[in-house]
Amino acid sequence: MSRSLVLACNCASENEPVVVGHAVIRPKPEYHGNWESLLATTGSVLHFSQDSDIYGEGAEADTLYRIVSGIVRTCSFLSDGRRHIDSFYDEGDMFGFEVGHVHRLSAEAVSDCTVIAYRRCTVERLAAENNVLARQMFSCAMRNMAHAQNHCLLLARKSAVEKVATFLTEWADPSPRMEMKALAMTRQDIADYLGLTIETVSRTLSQLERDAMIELHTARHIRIRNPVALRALIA
Amino acid sequence: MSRSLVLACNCASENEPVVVGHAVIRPKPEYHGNWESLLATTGSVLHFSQDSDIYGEGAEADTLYRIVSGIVRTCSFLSDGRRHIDSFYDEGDMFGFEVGHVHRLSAEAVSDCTVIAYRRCTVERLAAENNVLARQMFSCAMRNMAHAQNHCLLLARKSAVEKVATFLTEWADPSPRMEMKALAMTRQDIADYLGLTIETVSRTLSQLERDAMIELHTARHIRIRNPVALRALIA
DNA sequence: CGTAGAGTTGACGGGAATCAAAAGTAGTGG
DNA sequence: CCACTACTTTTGATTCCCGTCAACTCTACG
Repeated sequence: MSRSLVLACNCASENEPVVVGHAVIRPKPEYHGNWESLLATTGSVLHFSQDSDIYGEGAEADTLYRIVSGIVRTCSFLSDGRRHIDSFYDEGDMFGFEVGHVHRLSAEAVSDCTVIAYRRCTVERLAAENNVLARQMFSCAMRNMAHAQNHCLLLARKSAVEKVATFLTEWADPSPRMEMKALAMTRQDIADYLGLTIETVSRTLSQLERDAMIELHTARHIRIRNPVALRALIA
Repeated sequence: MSRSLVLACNCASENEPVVVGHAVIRPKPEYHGNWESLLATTGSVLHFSQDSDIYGEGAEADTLYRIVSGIVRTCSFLSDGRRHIDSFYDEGDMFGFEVGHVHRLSAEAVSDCTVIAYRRCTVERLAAENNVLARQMFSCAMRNMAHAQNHCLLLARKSAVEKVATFLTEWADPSPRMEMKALAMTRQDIADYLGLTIETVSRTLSQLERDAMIELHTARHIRIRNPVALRALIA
């Protein structure tokens, strides 16, 4: 099923999304209070296949996105190609905010994705007239900022174990049991997110398994055996 | 002169700012176009002496600040005391934005500072009525976000030399000659900002001097001798 | 079964941290 | 003016965490 989507995407043209239709879907219940319903009446539903570009660095920032399903990563690069993943975005998350008129980060589909694309000028116009929406956009941008700041602390001052433990905690569900859904991202993605190498990520996960903190059922399916001890590691 | 201010501050009470008066000053010419003049008619002028707290982590986020003079740092800490400096703010910069109702970072005066404090609720009320101001606040928050994202890339993927070169470039004036005003921050501040140790910062600066990139006139007064080569280092 | 990509593991080396001490700088008091 | 103290900065010696290089395993897929 997801495969047919991939093919559909690749047929259309290299890595171009398939526009499925004008969005008429309402926000899902859990976001009902969070997003002005007027946003639910605008926007286009798009599909992106795994690893395809949603937008590139330097592209015109005329669109905002909200994820319906799938995972998205935003990346930046140094001149010699070193990559850094700024953030992963999950179902319900909004991304694509920019100060100026171009994207400073690129965005890519980690898994097959369905997103709703809103025209930036439309959103800005609506926000100018509607205070509730304006505040929602503002606090959404602020949450992105808060995340970036937290992540700076991690990158600057945490050890490899602390980084990996933090990552696992971020992606486990928030309940005390910390059940984990299957990871969408590769070891390379995790490494580029945490400022490590794949080898170090892999070694650290193995170490955590040996210490009975986690269980590596498969590479992408991790179970947290000792949530308390894991949380104690994040510093 | 600044010394009398320090004393004044310490007299008032431990590290408490001195309220000099209700702000009636207009924004300086260079910010005239950037900040709605209605903000110029509100806010209180405060002084903070070097190394005093402006607000602490967890404090109620009911105030926004704009710097009139001096340098401010925002910090976060790990449980064992490891410090990270999220950002330095210079004359004209605005800081204190938060998603929720508490400050997630603490703010401290790097040098003796004069700031204008705006009540958050006042600014929010004004922004709700005035679209220009609302957009200015939004883009200010977005610039903070962009800075944090840039900084993540630096922390995650740059070497010590690249980090220091980036820092110097950030703080040199933007003209090609890259004249540097005296640094307000200590080596410890620089280290905590770049995710390094003081020793590494010091060694790297010495190395850059040996390579004729910079001149360490005194520890706090650095002259950039070869702006082109220095820029080439930032990756 | 065979190939390709993802992930793991091991051996080794290097860059930055740590530990330690000297040198430079500023403030204070005689 | 200069000694005395406290602090910041620099420099050196050593350690160690993580990166690099390389080989091997595992899984997916045709």
